[in-house]
Amino acid sequence: MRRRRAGGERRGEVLKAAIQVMAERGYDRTRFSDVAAVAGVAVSTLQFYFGSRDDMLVEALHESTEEEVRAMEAAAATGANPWERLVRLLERGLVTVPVGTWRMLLEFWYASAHDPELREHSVAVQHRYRRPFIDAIREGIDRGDFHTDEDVEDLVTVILATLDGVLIPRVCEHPYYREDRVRAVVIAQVASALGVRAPAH
Amino acid sequence: MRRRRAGGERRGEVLKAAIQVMAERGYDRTRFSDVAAVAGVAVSTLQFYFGSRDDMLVEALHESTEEEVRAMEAAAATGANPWERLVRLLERGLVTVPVGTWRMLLEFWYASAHDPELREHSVAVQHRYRRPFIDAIREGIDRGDFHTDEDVEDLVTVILATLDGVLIPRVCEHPYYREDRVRAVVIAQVASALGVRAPAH
Amino acid sequence: MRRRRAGGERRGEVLKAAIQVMAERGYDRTRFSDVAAVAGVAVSTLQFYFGSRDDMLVEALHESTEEEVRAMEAAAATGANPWERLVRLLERGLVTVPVGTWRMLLEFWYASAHDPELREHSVAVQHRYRRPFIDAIREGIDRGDFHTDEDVEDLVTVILATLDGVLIPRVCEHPYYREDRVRAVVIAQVASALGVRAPAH
Amino acid sequence: MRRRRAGGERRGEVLKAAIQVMAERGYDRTRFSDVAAVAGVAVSTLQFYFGSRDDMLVEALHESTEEEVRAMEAAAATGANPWERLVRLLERGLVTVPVGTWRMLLEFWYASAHDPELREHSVAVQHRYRRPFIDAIREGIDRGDFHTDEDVEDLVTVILATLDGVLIPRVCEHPYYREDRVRAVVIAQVASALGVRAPAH
DNA sequence: CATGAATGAGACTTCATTCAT
DNA sequence: CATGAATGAAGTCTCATTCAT
Repeated sequence: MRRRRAGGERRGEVLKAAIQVMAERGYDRTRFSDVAAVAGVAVSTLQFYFGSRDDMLVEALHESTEEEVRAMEAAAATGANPWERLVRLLERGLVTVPVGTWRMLLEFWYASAHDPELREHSVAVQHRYRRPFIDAIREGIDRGDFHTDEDVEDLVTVILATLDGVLIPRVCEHPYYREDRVRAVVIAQVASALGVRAPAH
Repeated sequence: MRRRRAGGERRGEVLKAAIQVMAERGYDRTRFSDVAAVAGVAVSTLQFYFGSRDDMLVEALHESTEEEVRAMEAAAATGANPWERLVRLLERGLVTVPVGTWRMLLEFWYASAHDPELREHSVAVQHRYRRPFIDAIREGIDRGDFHTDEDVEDLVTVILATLDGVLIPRVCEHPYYREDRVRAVVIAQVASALGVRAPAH
Repeated sequence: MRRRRAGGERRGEVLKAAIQVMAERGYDRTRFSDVAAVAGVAVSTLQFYFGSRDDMLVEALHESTEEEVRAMEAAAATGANPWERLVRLLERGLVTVPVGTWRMLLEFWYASAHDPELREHSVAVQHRYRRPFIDAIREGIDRGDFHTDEDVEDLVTVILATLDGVLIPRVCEHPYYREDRVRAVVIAQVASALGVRAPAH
Repeated sequence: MRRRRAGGERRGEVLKAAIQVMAERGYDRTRFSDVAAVAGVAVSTLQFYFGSRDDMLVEALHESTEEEVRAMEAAAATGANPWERLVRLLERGLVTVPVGTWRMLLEFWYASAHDPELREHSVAVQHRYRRPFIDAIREGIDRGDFHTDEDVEDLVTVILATLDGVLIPRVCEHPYYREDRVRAVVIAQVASALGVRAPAH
């Protein structure tokens, strides 16, 4: 069982530090002492806050994915129409800025691949992550903006696979990766799949 | 510096064991003792074969990616025309069977994200991996089979991102993932992007 | 130096909790957190009450042995004549009911074997513990009820050794231990040693 | 599960060192570093030999009780007749010399009182420990040397309780304890219980 | 060629303790 | 009076590595 919520106000900042270290060093290489050094607290304080190293890492993963999911949901809220919202989602999914976030996703998958509990969490996260995409597309179809023969679920699976897969060349800094061009190609592809003309972007 | 090729014939089998263990336990969690147990040799024998733990892991990664790249090159050789070759490549990239392979790719990226030397290797691997796709598309364009306004490199980047991204739901066994449907969608998308009609598949 | 008597009325209950935990977990395995959990107070409250962990344990030991000694003295007060008093003492020493008490005695000896201060206390306790036995036997001899060639002190040493030794099979729940039979044998043996006929029991 | 028998020839000596330290410091206070210092090996060597601290302690307990049981069995073999054998057993049980042994018994009971696995072992040990006593008494009865109304099992339970109980004043160095006198009283008591005249000792 | 013995470095973890409130 | 936050000391444990055979 996981101990939660011990400790005072600094706990939140310390968790941020854990996320930062994990993005830099990797899940399995994140030691208490690393996080302690960055957060400026004693190692035993981490133990006091999180219980065990594993619990700290898992909570950092939860926190970090939670943030990303919320960012997606926020992105979806800004578009004026389904297509615009979809474009916002794609852009958010492809944007390069918060590099820590991308790295955390890779850590998340790596860890989920070897930990049953995290795997379950990853299923839940993915469901929430898919939601705004599915909703936007469904609404577009209902309004007659989009047309497709494919099942919406499968379409979203492929779209998200592309967004996820793009993470690899970015994290590994592959030289062939050109952000602007890739974004254009992806949006064009989605537009084509949904029968949307002249994607203004 | 990395020691190579010490040891006799069992070395190959032992390397396979290392790959197997890494696919199951993950890169950073693969210990000498795990591999020794699976391979049926002493820990010190592993050291004798590979030098250090890191060297063993890196060689396992090399071996495993090399296999995958060769499989791709082989897949490309079987098609009668560019489109068929491309479909073979896509199918090979999406096929689910050698589950260890997929897991190893994730390990490869995870490790590459945190190790400069591996990162460089990942660049080289990715180049070879892209080659057959690029060649097939270029030839199709030359023959007039394919038509596209996009840059071929960027197109391939997106295609491979999709193939890579599909790995996540598979490794994490996400329930929404339906292999057959996803394959159809991906192939349709590529067909559409290249202006290919009636994708026979 | 040992701090005493800090804290309010709950202190007594908390000390009982410490005794209970020690009987269950053992002297060296009794942690502040265990006692805190059972007593329903914070760890720091224990420290406030008792000072240090060692002080808490020693006080629990004192309290617990004090209880036992008083029970013996009370048992001695109930008999009508020396033999009856002796039997009461033996029965009290062999009775099985307050299981926590027996376990505490073992903890007491274990701790005394490794702590000089406790060892001294154990000498004092043992003297008080022996007293009622010696008194009863001496009185019996004076009255002509008992006859023995042995030194009374040595006799009591052996009697108490038997009572103490019986604790082992009880604490360890050895299956061959039969309370009723053992009591009869012990009483018969003492009767025989003192030349008492027909032990009414 | 317990790892057994790793390590080379020094293992036996190291185990002796563990027993020695445990007799001095007590079960729960015996640290790896203590044993390592006495045995002149590295702490990690202990881990290599025994697996874990707990396993080391348990094995030391087993070894030590095994020795004691064997000593008893050997003592029983030396007597010319049942009474002599019985006296040898009692003397061996009361002798003060190998002080480490006595202390180990206390540690054994302390540990058994809190560990189910050890408790079971203690039952088995006790059975073997009782055997020579029971055999000697039974044979004496068969030969007509001994006469008693008590059940032999119960008699032995009480005799062994006395031997065990005598351990307390010795370990705690209680000043009233006089070895010679106690031995005489115990032997006289057993002689009396078995109807043996003029105990030659 | 391959192994078992032995070890040191470094991590996690436990736990009593200090301190401010 | 009592507590929660934070910490340091010290222990166990893991694991790669060295070495002799």
